[in-house]
Amino acid sequence: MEHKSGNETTEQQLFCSSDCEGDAAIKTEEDLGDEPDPKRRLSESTMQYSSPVIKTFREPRVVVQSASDIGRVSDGYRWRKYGQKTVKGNPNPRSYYRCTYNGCPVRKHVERASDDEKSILISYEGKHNHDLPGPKNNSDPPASPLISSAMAVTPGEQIPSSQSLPEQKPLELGGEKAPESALVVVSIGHNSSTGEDRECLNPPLLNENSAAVPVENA
DNA sequence: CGTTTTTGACCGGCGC
DNA sequence: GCGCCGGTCAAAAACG
Repeated sequence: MEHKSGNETTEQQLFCSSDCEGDAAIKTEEDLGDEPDPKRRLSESTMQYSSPVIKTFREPRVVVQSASDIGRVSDGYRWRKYGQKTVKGNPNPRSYYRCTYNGCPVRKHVERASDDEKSILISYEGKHNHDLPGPKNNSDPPASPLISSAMAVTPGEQIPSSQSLPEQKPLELGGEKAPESALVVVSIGHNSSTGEDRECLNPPLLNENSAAVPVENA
């Protein structure tokens, strides 16, 4: 991206989330004893537990570049913002979202394109192990198909089927040549002048308006 | 009351 | 070895 290859960095944490399920493992800290300073994090009891062996493979990452508003690009899932940080290269801060669904390790990074303020760059990590939280979540089926399509075109050989294997982890221990991360970039170049968010309702996303660019972790 | 958002601090990795 | 950067967590506050 705009900086060094931070793939490895994120990759470890991603596994941790999938493996530790997050909250469950973090509780370890409390168990250790009375901590007068809860603000301090115990890396050893939290992240370190991730995967001692697996660290080469990674789930496919989907980068969706849209010209719509951040709020409009919701894929139909419920996201909870867990952080915001200003990254170099972009005057705009980057927002970090996480799927609030039970056991869903999917994360989403949303940032405005430094080049086009009207365009936003959304990075999806992981796949949803559940269906869209239909009921009250939303009344309009937004860009759900968009993400699905993006994932579908992922050239990644082993893409864990979320619907069949939720906890499935494609460990390629011996496969050093395995595609660490299949990155798909979906650029939605729709006319901002129209002010329409049609791309969300368009089933055939990967056609003219959207371009899927499989990028192997360089 | 429950859930989500916001801000600050800390951690881990990488580069120099 | 030190510094920088990105990323995540955690607590409190705000809103529905």
